[in-house]
Amino acid sequence: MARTALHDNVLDALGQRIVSGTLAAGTVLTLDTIDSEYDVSRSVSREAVRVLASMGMVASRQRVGLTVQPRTSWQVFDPRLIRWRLESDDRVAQLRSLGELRSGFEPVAAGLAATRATPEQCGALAAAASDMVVHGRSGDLEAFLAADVLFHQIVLEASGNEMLAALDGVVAEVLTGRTHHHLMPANPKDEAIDLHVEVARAVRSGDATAAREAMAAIIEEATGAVVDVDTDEGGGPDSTNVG
Amino acid sequence: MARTALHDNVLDALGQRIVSGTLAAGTVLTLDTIDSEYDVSRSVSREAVRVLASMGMVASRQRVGLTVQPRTSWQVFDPRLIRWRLESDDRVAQLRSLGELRSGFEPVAAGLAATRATPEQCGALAAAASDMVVHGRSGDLEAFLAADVLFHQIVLEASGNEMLAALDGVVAEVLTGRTHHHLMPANPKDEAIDLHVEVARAVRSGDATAAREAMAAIIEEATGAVVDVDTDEGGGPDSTNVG
DNA sequence: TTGACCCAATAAATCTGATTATTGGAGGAA
DNA sequence: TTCCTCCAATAATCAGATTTATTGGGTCAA
Repeated sequence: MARTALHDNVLDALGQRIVSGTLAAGTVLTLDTIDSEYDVSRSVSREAVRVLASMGMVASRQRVGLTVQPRTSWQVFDPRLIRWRLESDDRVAQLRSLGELRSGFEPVAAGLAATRATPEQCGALAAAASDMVVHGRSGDLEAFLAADVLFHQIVLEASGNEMLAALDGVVAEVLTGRTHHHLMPANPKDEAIDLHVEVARAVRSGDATAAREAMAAIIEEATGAVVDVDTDEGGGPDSTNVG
Repeated sequence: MARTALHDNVLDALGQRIVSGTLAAGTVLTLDTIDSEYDVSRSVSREAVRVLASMGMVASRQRVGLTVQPRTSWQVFDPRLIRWRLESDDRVAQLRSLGELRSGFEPVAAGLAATRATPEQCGALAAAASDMVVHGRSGDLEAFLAADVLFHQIVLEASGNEMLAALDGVVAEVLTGRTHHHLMPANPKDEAIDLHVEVARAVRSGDATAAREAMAAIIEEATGAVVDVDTDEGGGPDSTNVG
């Protein structure tokens, strides 16, 4: 494993160090430093640095070296960067940002899906919602999560907008991140599940307004739940909100 | 200029060829081909390819070469990719996608800004809205566009969400792209300008709901305008919608 | 003293050539 | 046919040299 993707290892290591703040903005590195620190050749360090530069995380200048850039210049939609932030202390802030973002685009996606979804997508959506009902009752959290993720991915895909569809990974990260970091508790709320069923129904019947509003209600409820447990990462109430 | 950023030239050239469809999905390249075609060394082609790979546009495999990837695997939020698409025949589709996206996140940003904007940001927002009124009357389209772009950037910045703030470039591209490609006509509508003033007022007074609704109205009107002129890129009606 | 100009050190940028590892496919054996 | 082995193509990596741009400091003249 260490043999393959040599430059990817270096990229990951540097990215995580920058995100975590170990390498603060303004810190200056040199290629030589990276070469010797990770024991790789110039090609490898250069390619890793080139990708970091394309993400706005470092800037390279001759005679100076590689300067770590401030957060404002980062490409925060890069999935790699999102993953690094979710793995770091920055996790809660990242989840909050993503949650606010979701409250914007997911209702829009649901509305568009009501107009554009194919019959197959409508069927898949109903199936996913049904799975959520089943696993919500049985208490199988992992299966519930899987159905939840699938549900939202189908909606995004059915929106017919490739940029919305591209956000599926983001949504999946948020949902799994919340569950696995215990930012939401054990028993999915019936109301939240019902809202998913309602979205599926509205999309099938082509009711864009209803789809949009139901999806907005889903996100709003889930967002509220995160705020509630914001300062209490470990524990959690005995009922939960599902996104 | 051609001397600096050698690898960036290659990156741009390859990216544009892939976006335009000249290099269709499934096409296989080799590093040797790139080396000789652009007359650069291995290091340069490798670094360009590495960035393209990080954008999901090509995948490299030993013994095979570089395979151009289908659109579904592209990182469509990468600003570079957005620029390439706006420069290509794909422009109208890209603008439509971005428009739908805006209708999701901009109202949310306005609502958050109403809660979080600093007094300075409120002042800057009022100033930008005022500029829009002035230049809308005087008919100075470029100055109007600049004020419009600035207005939306302030709102995104004031949202206090770094992912929303990062979308400022996207919004700027949409607004300037629409204007410069004559997807919207000469005289800004008074109603649209009034809505901007209303957003500024709502943000200053902390009225999140009003800010959100006014911003949603702005986007909705602008989106409708694009649909109207969708098949008539060159001409245009004699009144316009402003985003 | 002050300002403009020049120089040398530094580190990225680029080039060159070689070695290594992977893998798709060809060819032979069971 | 089916499976195994070998080969050649190509990315991946390494090592070192050369080129170029930047910049801090020194020199010299006003």
